[in-house]
Amino acid sequence: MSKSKQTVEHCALQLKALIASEKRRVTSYDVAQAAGVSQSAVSRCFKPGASISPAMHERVMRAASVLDYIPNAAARSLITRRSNMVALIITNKANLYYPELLAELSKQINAHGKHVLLFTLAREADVGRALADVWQFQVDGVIAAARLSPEHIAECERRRMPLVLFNRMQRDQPVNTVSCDHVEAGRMLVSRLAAAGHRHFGIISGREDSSVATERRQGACERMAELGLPPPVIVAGNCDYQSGATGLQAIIDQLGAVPDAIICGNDVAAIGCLDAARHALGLDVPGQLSVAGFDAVEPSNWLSYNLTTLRQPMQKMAAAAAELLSNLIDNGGSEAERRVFSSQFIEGATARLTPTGPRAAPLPAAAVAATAGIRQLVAIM
Amino acid sequence: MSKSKQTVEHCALQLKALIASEKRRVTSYDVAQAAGVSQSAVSRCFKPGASISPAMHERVMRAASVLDYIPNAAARSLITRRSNMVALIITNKANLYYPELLAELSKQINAHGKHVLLFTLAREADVGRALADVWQFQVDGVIAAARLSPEHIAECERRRMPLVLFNRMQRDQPVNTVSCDHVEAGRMLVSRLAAAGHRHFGIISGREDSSVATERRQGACERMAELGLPPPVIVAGNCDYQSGATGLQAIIDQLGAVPDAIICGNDVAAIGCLDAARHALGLDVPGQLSVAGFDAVEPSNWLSYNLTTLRQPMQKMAAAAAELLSNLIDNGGSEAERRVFSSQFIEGATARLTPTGPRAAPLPAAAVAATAGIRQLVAIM
DNA sequence: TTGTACGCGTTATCAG
DNA sequence: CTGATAACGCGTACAA
Repeated sequence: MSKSKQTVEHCALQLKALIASEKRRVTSYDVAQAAGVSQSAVSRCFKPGASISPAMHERVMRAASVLDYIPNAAARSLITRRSNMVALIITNKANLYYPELLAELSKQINAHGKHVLLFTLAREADVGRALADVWQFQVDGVIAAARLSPEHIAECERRRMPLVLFNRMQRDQPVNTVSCDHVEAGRMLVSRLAAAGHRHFGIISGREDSSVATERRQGACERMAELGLPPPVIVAGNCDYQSGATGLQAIIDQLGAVPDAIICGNDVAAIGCLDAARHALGLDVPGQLSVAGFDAVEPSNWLSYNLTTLRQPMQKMAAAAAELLSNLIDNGGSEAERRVFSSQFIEGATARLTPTGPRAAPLPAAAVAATAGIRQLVAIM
Repeated sequence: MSKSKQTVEHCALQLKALIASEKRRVTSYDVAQAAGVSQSAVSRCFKPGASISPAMHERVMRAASVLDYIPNAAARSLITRRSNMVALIITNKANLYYPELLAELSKQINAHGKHVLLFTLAREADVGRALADVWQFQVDGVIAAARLSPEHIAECERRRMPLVLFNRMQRDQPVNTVSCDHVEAGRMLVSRLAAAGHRHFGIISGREDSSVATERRQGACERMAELGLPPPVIVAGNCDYQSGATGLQAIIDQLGAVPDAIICGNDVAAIGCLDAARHALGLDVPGQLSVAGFDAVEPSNWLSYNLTTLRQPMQKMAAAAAELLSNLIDNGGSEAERRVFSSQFIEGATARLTPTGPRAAPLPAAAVAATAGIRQLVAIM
């Protein structure tokens, strides 16, 4: 027994020198030879849950340890048809504003035993090239936080590539999706602001091709119409800091006055708007003007801003995306599933949220209840 | 000729149905069969720069197109020993420039024809597990923006895995590195502040295990000593917003007075410090207190802050890292290379930068020269 | 439980 | 320029 141990170690060391001189990689066959067993036995030792005797396991592991053997994932994936890699396609436009998003998605995907192959797109147009690479790499699935065309989605289906869209609704096609309800978020915000007596709104939206910003604007406009408010002044923007400043000026120019409230496509634009209002125009926020955004990015919580905004439950969304994709990979997808999450209203201090003056109607009891909870998760459908 | 074309397409379609029914993948062999050529010919058609007749190329490509053939990267990497993947190990410090860094690195790595396999670490301790995964995936190289232990670095060397450290100096070991000179940055900042007459400094540093914050502090302290200034009050922090606020209070408590200037480990802490100074303590910045940070993250440039800070040339650093690693992969590394970049001083408006009062000494000519160059590359060792 | 033999899909080598 | 054949390193029926 002790002699056998020495033999294994001895053989392994000898073999290791040979391999080094040949500049080869260490293979399972080498380990098998050093341990004096078959290659398939080695393979089984590295497969969790395989039937192996303890003696064999130890013998093999000793040899493997001496030889610094690590299984080759490429060879494995060739035969198992599983790469244990998930492609994450993400536009570095607005998405990368959330440091959390990437970290959280990566963490959750790892938790399912998979690894992230990252595709960051400078422009939305690059998605085609990214997908071409995706096919080569034999990833097990794709999470897309970027705008995929219907053709791209169809291609995923055709290639039987599990796909989960993140925060992008594709309403015409049945496709697995994890998303925040941005329409609802826009509606919630308007409801709260209208309840406090705001009537004249300005909206600094994102570009037309940004589905998130578009949905937020759409929800806001819907709700305004329902409440019988005058149509808002809408200006286009980029969802960046500068857009907030220029958008504010554009709205004031167009309206010929300062509106009651400005809703921005995201927090960064809202902060730009806020800074311009206070520092460039000398407006009192929220005294003369209310400003609100979306996302609850970290700076929105800083003392200088304390922004009124809506937070997406990013962790839950990331977990849902990873779990959905993992399911899809393991069990195949029967029908498209949509997991929609609600935003959480953050009161902040840049919007007046209680009615003032004689004209404002009293807040109905239901609305009071709805606005009472701070950081309250409204609903998960 | 026309008949041959039809034959290719016809065969391909027929074969495609067969493959679909067998639920196999489309292989180069299938394409070869459809096109009526050898499998090696197909392989060559997908290898850039291989010698192929135009007729053959077109014939193969037509068949490939009908069959939706895409080469399998796993099989390729098995034989070429190139996966075209680079592992990117990065600690999730929730730093605001993390998304920018990631996007830029990813972009530059893509520019070299490689793809990013992402490993985000929640804790520095997870680096061991991440590396274990790295070995399996047969990546061509590793970029580490995380703290690797000397043992980890040694393991990379042992396995002949090209490694580039990003923004982490490992002074004892010869290891390829791309970094900003944080010591120099700390020195530059103190030089500028001292030249404007600041004498009593507070430093809100990062945790001891953060090499970047440590080097910045070290550089700052060095320069203070050289200039004969009183030793600064140093408090530990986390490099987050909260640290800036608590750090400021701690410094004031310890000093029994407000110092002339506070240097923070990074911009986020500096912004926290700034907000606390202005909003909680009612201090005039830079009138009563100067505050400065590092990194020039986007919010540092916002109107509410306009922070005095130092910018790392992130794009150049990312490009250098990708190029260095790419070289290492292609040509092997002879000796460890270090590319060190200088920070760029951003004046901002949170630090008084001109001398006031009679006591301030005039700025020596040498100091003026040293701070004049913008984005200057100091040295490549 | 263990060993044998084969195949995963590609690139590289070498002869024609 | 083209085709046959041998690797690459592993997982897995199948037989023992």
